[in-house]
Amino acid sequence: MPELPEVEITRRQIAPLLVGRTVAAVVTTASSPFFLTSPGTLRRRLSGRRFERLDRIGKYLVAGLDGGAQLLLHLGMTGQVFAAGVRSLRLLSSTRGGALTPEGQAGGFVPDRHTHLRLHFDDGGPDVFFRDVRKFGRVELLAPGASSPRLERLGVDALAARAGDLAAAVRRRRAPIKAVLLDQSVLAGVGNIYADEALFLSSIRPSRPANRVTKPQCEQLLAAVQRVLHRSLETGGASISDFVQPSGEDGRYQDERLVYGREGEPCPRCHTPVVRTVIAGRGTHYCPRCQR
DNA sequence: AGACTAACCTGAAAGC
DNA sequence: TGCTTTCAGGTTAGTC
Repeated sequence: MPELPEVEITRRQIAPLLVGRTVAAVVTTASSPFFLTSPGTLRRRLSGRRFERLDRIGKYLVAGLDGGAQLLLHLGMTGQVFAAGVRSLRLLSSTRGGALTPEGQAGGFVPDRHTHLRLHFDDGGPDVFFRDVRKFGRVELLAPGASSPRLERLGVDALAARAGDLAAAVRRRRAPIKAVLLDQSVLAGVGNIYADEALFLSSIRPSRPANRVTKPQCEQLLAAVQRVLHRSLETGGASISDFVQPSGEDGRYQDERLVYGREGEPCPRCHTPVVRTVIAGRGTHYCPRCQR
């Protein structure tokens, strides 16, 4: 599932295919909650605009257009951004399946009913697609000068955060520490996988009330968060659900998971079986012996 | 305000 | 075999 590393990898790979190019036409699927800006408006307002930059804030991609408008993209759970002509694209199925679609093997992606946004450019080069099977992703076009409540709600980007940022949030909260890690208004970009991994690395049980995490432990925890995020960036992200890099390749971070999705397997540190529970409505994995 | 829950969505996997 | 049910999870809206 796309969290900060997956979104950042998408940004780095797709930026060269976007920046400097002018939109000639936009093709979308029908209106749905996926479109915070209606398909018709997107088609009208995007055509003729040139992309000037592509940034990331938390799990959001923010594309700056000439004239000052901004295109917001969120990959949700199953979002995939890539360009036409990509080979060996894994369109569906989990890492367990891993099969390539016939279309992918042939090297030509055929837009399907899950391809909600298709950008065609005036240079005749490859189209850029935004595909999302479960439609938890979002697209929004911000008018020049307009702000977005979604972005304003975000806390400091997880990679830029300092220990004090986490310690301040933790102090007054009695919710499980994991819920605080997942709260995008505290640290933007942390999702379920990296929360579990970071809590394991810092030996903190996910259910522990946030206000029972000491200041030194906050420092350890944030360091662990940033360590797993950086390591995932190095390995191309985690292709656990449907994430694929725009290049079409799978990430490899899933091979380095210590506890996430490893219920019943031995803890890499003490060999006690990893436990799975539900916290903050999310599957949560931890070692009952190492994590207190 | 903080905490908790339902809802959104679809395919995969489990259950029968 | 095949149909039905359950599960997964980022984010927001709604409730207490």
